[in-house]
Amino acid sequence: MGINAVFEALSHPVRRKILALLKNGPLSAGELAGHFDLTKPTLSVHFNKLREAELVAVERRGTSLIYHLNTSILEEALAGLLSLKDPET
Amino acid sequence: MGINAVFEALSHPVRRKILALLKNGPLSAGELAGHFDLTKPTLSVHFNKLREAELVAVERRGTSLIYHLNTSILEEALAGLLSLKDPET
DNA sequence: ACATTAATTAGAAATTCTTCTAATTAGAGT
DNA sequence: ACTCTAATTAGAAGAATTTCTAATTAATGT
Repeated sequence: MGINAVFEALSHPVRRKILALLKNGPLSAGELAGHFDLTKPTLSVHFNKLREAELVAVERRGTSLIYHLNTSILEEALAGLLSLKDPET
Repeated sequence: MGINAVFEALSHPVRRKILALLKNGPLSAGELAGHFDLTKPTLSVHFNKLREAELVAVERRGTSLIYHLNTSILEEALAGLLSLKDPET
């Protein structure tokens, strides 16, 4: 896990778009899938990578799985990028 | 290329370490390679990905190739990450 | 022209990623 | 128990990534 999984998760455009969709509030797997021309199983794989990186958290509500953005991990990535720029850190 | 190539380039720990080494100033391919337990051809592949993403620029000095960090592209990545967090942007 | 140094490109092997279809799990309602 | 909806896991195909060794390019100096 750790920062490697985070940057790996951020490397795919579909996964970055998932995060962008979640920044306005939680969404179910099905709602998220509706924004892509990909099958649900394919999206599930992307959800898994985001979950392993802890960029998202999941909560079940009835038959739906609701995905939430984890902003604290996003901030870790931000800090990691900043540290590549500043000679101080 | 664009932002996809940038995030793809940032996804590998070796490439992030290369950028971290360059933040203190330009280094030659050989000097960079000295920091890794990898062959020079392997490092060349990583340099190419960073160059394609324009995260680094190259300049030849004699028989050496000097790599420079391109901070403006790093800022693009920063902005891209920030936009995943803020509901405004 | 030749040799040396620095670094690359070429080609191949092993692994990982992305995507699909088919099958399975999980919960809600009748 | 059965059915329906929501979403997952399993398995496989094709593409891309990472790494190596061997060969090549490029510039410098004798």
